[in-house]
Amino acid sequence: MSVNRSEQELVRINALEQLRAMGIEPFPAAEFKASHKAEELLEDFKEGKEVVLAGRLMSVRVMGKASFAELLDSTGRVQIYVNRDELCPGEDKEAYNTVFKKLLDFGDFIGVEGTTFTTQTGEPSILVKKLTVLGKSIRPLPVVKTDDQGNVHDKFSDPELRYRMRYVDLIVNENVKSTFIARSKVMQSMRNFFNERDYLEVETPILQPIPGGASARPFITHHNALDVPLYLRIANELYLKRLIVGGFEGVYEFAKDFRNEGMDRTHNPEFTVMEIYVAYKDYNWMMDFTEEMIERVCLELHGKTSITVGKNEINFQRPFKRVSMIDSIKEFTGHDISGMNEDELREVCKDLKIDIDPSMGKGKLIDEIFGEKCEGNYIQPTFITDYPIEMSPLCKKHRENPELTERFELMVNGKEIANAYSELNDPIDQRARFEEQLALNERGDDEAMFIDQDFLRALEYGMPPCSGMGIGIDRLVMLLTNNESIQEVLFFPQMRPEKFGEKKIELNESEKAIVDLLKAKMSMPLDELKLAANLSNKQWDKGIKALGKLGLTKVEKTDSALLVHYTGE
RNA sequence: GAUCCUGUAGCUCAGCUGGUAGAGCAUAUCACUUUUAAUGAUAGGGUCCUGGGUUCGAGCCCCAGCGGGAUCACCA
Repeated sequence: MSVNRSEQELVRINALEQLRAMGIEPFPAAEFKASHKAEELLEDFKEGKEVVLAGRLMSVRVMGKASFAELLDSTGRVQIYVNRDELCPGEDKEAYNTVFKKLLDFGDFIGVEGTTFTTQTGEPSILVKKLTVLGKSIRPLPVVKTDDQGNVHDKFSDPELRYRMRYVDLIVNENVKSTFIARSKVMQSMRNFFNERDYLEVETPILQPIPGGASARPFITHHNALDVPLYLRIANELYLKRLIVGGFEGVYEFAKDFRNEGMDRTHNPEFTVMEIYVAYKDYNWMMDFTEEMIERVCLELHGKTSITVGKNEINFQRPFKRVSMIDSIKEFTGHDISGMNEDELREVCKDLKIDIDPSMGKGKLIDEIFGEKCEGNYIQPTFITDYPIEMSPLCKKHRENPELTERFELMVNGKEIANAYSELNDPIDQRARFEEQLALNERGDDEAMFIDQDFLRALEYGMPPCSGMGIGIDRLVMLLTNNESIQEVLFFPQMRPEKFGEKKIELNESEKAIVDLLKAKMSMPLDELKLAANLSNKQWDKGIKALGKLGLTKVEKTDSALLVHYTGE
């Protein structure tokens, strides 16, 4: 496959070939043993130390017989000082003059051996005695520069390019890496928190015959050997509960779920949730557990419980506020919806000017009111409790009010972060709830749930009382790293696939017309050809230019006129 | 799905009322042995997203399409 190379790429490929010609392999196989990482070297910087480092060559500043550059490794940047006579003590100055100055480029991987020292301007640096080529880069990176005031120039900021080429984003935009390190730390803190309590990390199927545990449109696929449809999971809840049935008393999973729905700054088709189920507990216990966990995650990440998110200062110090959904609606709308039927709720929605449609049941209506009028008000961490039963088909009925369930969601910065239940373990009730969902489905709510008969069978064998909680990891990380877009916390957010189409050699109509005329005579005067082609000026112009580029025609200038030659087959 | 914004050199971006396609960085050549957005000189580099249209003439105006972003809608 031929690739159109830019001038700079050709220069780099040429340099690569020259290195080989000199007996220097630009992509060596051998291990390169470094003694330090950039960060540890700078942390405990002493002059006169012999060090070996490996990394990417950045910001090369050649000044005749001496040069400065930066070496970027996974931990940061160190300045290197490459001096001709230090690098080449003998007569042969090629390693400096040719290899370093001409054949190495910004972005190449090199290893350096040398001595630490401090420059006149006070910059800790490495005086390079030996330089090893570790990997050539034939495509130039975007050049991002930061001045001494910390202003970034020519920032690589186009979101499309950043997300499509995250590898480039990670190299040139330093803060991007820290977001993903934070993401890993958040998950690590949570794991530690669970493992200390002897809960078991498990894995459950991603390919499911019935996409249960939530209401969402699934991705569908097909298993050839079994000749059955399979779905990418929209949730893992029903499988984790099966494990509680099986006798585990605490299980958790960091799970990728998949939902075939719209994408925006808080939704990606695949996303990560952490779900945990603990036997013999209820949702009150789970609230304590959740706030303890979140407080700790924040402390371990930031060293404090208070963080800035956008314009808001959010404090994760325990305990979090707890408000029932009905009280919340009363507080923000003045309507007491307790005990209302569907028609009364519709009246309330009308009064509050909330858009509704006939497919919505009681639960959905209440959800709309809460989502419209209440949710956004909860900036500080707040547990909203006791959701209406219609919205929560997997959740146990409230011990005091059969219209409600023992459910809570944790709201932070106006958005839902976690969702938890006292899990429904009554198999008869569970079956009835699924059937109600099915009825809703028939009303047109295309997200109501499928019935998973095997899950019901498991419940019939008996599940201990338990409480389960799920946290959207992407959204939690967004919150904790002060990012407002989910794409900033996913390495590779979903994008429309890029077209790497090779340039079509197919000619369009006007190009064909010109070629046909020209082929007959193999060469003719340009004026005559233009006249004969009978094309508009624009079409002629585009057509003849394109043919020239494709190498099918060549224009020759003679004394009398311009001659067009056909050079194709 | 709707609306608005956007697509120009390797990168970041200018481009006036429609009149020869520009800058900085990067690249190449030269100079320069402690610089750090290194500096100075010279040079090369373009499918102005794609396809139509209007026009003597389109990067610019019109139509259609494609990519991306934002705001909605949708979304426990």
